[in-house]
This record gives sequence, structure tokens and C-alpha cells, in this order.
Amino acid sequence: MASYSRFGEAQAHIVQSLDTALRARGFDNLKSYIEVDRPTEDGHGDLVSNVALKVARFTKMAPLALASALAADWNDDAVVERVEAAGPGFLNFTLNTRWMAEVVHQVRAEGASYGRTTAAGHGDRILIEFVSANPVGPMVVVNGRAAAIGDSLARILNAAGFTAHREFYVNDGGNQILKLGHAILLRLQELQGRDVMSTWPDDVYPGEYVISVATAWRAEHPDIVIDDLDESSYELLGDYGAKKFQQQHEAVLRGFGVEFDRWYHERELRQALAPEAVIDRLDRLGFMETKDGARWFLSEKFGDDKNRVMVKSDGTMTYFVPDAAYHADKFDRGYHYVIDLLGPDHHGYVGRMRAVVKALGYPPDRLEILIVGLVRLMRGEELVRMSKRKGSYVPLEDLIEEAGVDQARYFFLERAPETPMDFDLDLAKLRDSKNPVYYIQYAGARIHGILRQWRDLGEPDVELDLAYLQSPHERQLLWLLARYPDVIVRAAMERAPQHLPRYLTELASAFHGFYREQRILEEARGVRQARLALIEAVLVVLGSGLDLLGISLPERM
RNA sequence: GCGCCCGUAGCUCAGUGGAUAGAGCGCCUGACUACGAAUCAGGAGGCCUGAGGUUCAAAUCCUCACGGGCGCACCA
Repeated sequence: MASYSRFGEAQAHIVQSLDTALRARGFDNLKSYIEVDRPTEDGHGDLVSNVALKVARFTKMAPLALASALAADWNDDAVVERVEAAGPGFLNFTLNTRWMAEVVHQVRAEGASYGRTTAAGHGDRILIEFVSANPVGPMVVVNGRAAAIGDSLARILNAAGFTAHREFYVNDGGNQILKLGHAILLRLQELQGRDVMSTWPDDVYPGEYVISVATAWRAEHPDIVIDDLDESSYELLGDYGAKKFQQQHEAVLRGFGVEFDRWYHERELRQALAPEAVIDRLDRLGFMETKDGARWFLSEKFGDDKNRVMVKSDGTMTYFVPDAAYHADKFDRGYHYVIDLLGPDHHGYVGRMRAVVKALGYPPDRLEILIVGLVRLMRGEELVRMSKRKGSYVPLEDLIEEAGVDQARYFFLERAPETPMDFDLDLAKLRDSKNPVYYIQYAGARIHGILRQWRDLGEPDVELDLAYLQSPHERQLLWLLARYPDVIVRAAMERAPQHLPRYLTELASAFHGFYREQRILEEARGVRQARLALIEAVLVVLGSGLDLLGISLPERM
């Protein structure tokens, strides 16, 4: 097991020692059964092993008896201070505080790069595609959730040693662009004073947001006579609208702290005839079939519910084909892992995409599809109804403005990506203690305050002696600092950003408890210096962790 | 009907096969002439939807129910 931190070192050290102790008793080859983890609750030491329970059936010893024997044999060393057998047969390890305190040196030496590692990701390239909102209207709330999760996940993956790239797929081809063009034309006619609403076609976007696009187009093309335009201009107008909406998406996302490495256009694929090439490949592999005048991909062979049409009987392609070509291109570009964050209305999409990836010969387990759970927008008790069709909804930019970037990101990131969630706007915009993000930021602001006062005192530093850090509060902070690199690695490997908000809340809580209980600047020099170093290290980790979430850490609040 | 996601405290949600299941909010007690109370200390509040199974050990893994959501187009 690789270790990324002092926490991991302690784990590995104990595993090794236990293995040695078991061998000394004649039990060989049990190392793979040795687990060392943090206890689920206080009072059970710093680390716990269930090894005596695990190996009972090989050793023919009662778990508690074996645990007691192992504890009695244990030779204390620089890492482990005490071992106790407890409960049904657990071994509880208490670590040497002096050893733990060394983490403060490490954090101070490494600064903002503390917790980052190359050991987990080994530089493996990961492409993470998210948001990919269609350029036919503003983004909505669930796009914001995907944006926060995707961006944060990319940051976390990079911190864990992967090379993650963010990509936004722009669906700028196909029917919807023509529909958008149609909507723009109708809005242009409306601007001329014509009544278009009474005859508005069902399948054309009714949202009023198209009006501003029409107005902009009008201003840029004053010489064109609207009455001369007909359906032959849908494409032109649609392309114009798609560009506008993409620019809008870029601006809104940038304001949300999200930058993409690439905006990948469906049009690029079409121009390169990539969709046709995919059909060719599938055909040559024998996975295509013609039926009812259409051409079908036999995706059932690869675990999909049903076969999928790729070329309709009118000769045009379904949207699925460029998507398949896009995914083939992702793998062809040499990415080890391809992660898609999809909206909650895409459950049906997973099977077919996996099928086509598999059929084309790419490793299907390297395609990871995360469905981002539904977001219900609330104002207190009241559900904010949203319907994109009727054009009644809250655009993402309004949500960000109302809640604030930090709050919105935190709310999206503190929950597991796939769980449905309620976003309470009233709660998110509260600038007070009910809002959990302030709890973390306040810890940072307090530390900044203390450090400011320390600087103002102008007293010289004394030599740093971390042996002064001994209290339960201090030990807890040390242990949390030591665990931070593992939190990052775990969040990265599980694709689970929510571990970071949880961890940071715990760290902030430990700091607040410490702060209330123990003085810093009023203490004698040696103690003061040690505690200052400790809180500086806490500040580094708070800042680093919040940065991975895209959340700021203000010096004052 | 089929597939996927979700059922954990009053609410919103964590929870890595392990000991007495956690946090925030809400509710109840206490603590500031202050290194910033946006905080801290404590309390009440749970048949982890249900029933079987695997295991020394299940909220966690398996099966089947039940409840909620989302998908099941020659739309994108």
C-alpha cells in the first residue's frame, strides 16, 4: 500500500509490525488480512486494527486473546506510544505525539503544495467532460452543480497526481440549431411588430431569452430585410445564436471559477467526417444492421437494453453518432480515463455509450459515467417550479449572483454527486452562521487575525520546539493535518469531492475548539511559538482544501 | 412493464464489512469588560423503509418487496 502522508506511514508501519508479530507466533502469510484504519469514534486510540478478528479462523485463537497477546508483545517505538486490546478483539494504537507533531514542519516546508502527490495518479491522463449545456439557451441550476463538481474533481485529480483536462462539448450541430434559428427568426418578426405568439409552433423554443439574441442580431445586421428571411436562414441564425449562447456560458462559468481546457464542437467532428467513420468502423466489425430502412447499431450485444438507430430512414444521423465519435476521439487522444458528468435526465444514455465504447474496442471500464443528481430549488419551504419549455426557470447566473460563488459551490460540493438535493436559496444567501461555508472561512479569518497581531507585536521568533504540542486539542489538529493528503487521494480515487467539505468542517471544528480552550499569544515564548506554527499549518491546509473546492479563504470577514 | 439513481435524527445530508450509527440546521441549557461569540461546552431527538440471506461481525454485500425520482424516440 502506498502511503501519501504521515497518516499513511503510520498505517504502513503498524501493518508491518503486526505482520512480523504474527510470523513470530508462527502465522505466516496473513499480511493481506491486516487492516489498520481510523477508529469510528473517540476513545479508541488514533488507529485501530481488526486483524485479530479477521484471522481468528486461521489461528484458532479467540480474537480478544490474540489481540491481548499481540498488545503484550508490542515493543513501543518512535511511532506508536501505546497499544491496547479492546472490545471483541480490536487493537487500539495511540501514536507518539512527538512523532505526529513533525507534520507541522512538513506543512510549513511544503506550503500550498502540502497534500499534493504524484504517487496516486502516476500522471495518468483523465479527460473530464461536464456541463456541455446545449447552446440554445441559458444554463440552469443543475448545470451549476455539474460545473462545481466537474471543476473541483479536476482540481482534486490534479492534486492527486493525475493529469486532468476539462472539456465542454458544444452541441452545435443538428436539428436543435435549426430550431433555435427558427425561434430567432420568429423573434425578429416579433420585433417588427408581427404577432407570432398566437401561431408559435410547439417544437420551437418559446423562452424569452431568445429575444435578446434577436435584438443583438438585428443591431449587427441593420441592412437585412427581415421579411426576406425564410426557413433557409434558420441555419445562419441558429449558428449565430449558438455562438452567443456559448459566449454566455463561458462568461457565466468563468465567473463561477470554472475554466475549460477545451470547448469541443460537434461541428469539428462533423467536418472531419468522424461520425461517418464510426459507422464504418462498426459496420466493418459486423455490428451494424439495416432494418425498416434505417441503420441500427447492435448495442444489445454489448449490454444495452435495445439496439440503437444511427442512420434514420431519411438518411440523416441521430445525435448518438457524433457523441459516439466524440468518445472514440477522447480515447484516441490517449486518455487513460474518460469521465462524463451527465444530467439527471440522461440515465438512458449510459448503456448505449458504454456499448459503443466497448464495440469499438476501447476498455469499457475506463469510461466512467457519473449521473449528477436532480437539484430542486427551494426558497425556504417553497419549491421553485421550473420548466424550461415554458421558459419559467432560474438561470444559473441568477443563482450564482443571489447565493454567491463560495456558497453555491459549497452547497453543490458537500453532497455526493449522484444524490438528489434541495438547494435552499434562502439558506445559501444568508450571510451568517447558519451557512456552513462561513464556519470554515471563519476559522481561517481567526488565524489570520492572530497572525496579524503577532506581527504587530514585533517580537522575535524563538526556536521552534514542537514538543510543546501535547494537549488533546493539539493532538487532534496534528492528526487531521497528517490525514489531509489521504483525504485528497481518496476523493480523487472515488471521484467523490464531498470528502473535502467534510474534512474541512472537521478541521475548522477542531481549530475552533482549540482556540476557545487554549491561548496562544498570551503564552510563554516556547508554547506560543509552537502554537503559532500549528495554526499556520492549519491555515495552509484550510486554504489548500478550499482552493480545491474553488472557494475563497478571506483574511477578514 | 423494463433500466438507472435515491430511501439514515423533525429538516438537509455524511458514513471505508467492525465496538455505543455521525454532522449541520431546528429545539432546550450554559459560556464574552473578548488572541474576533460568524464561536465554544452540554442536552433531547434513530426498529439506518421492510423481509430474507452471506459473515465471527451488515446502514454498508446479495435477493425480493415497498416508497420517491429520472430515463425507456428513426428528438437533441
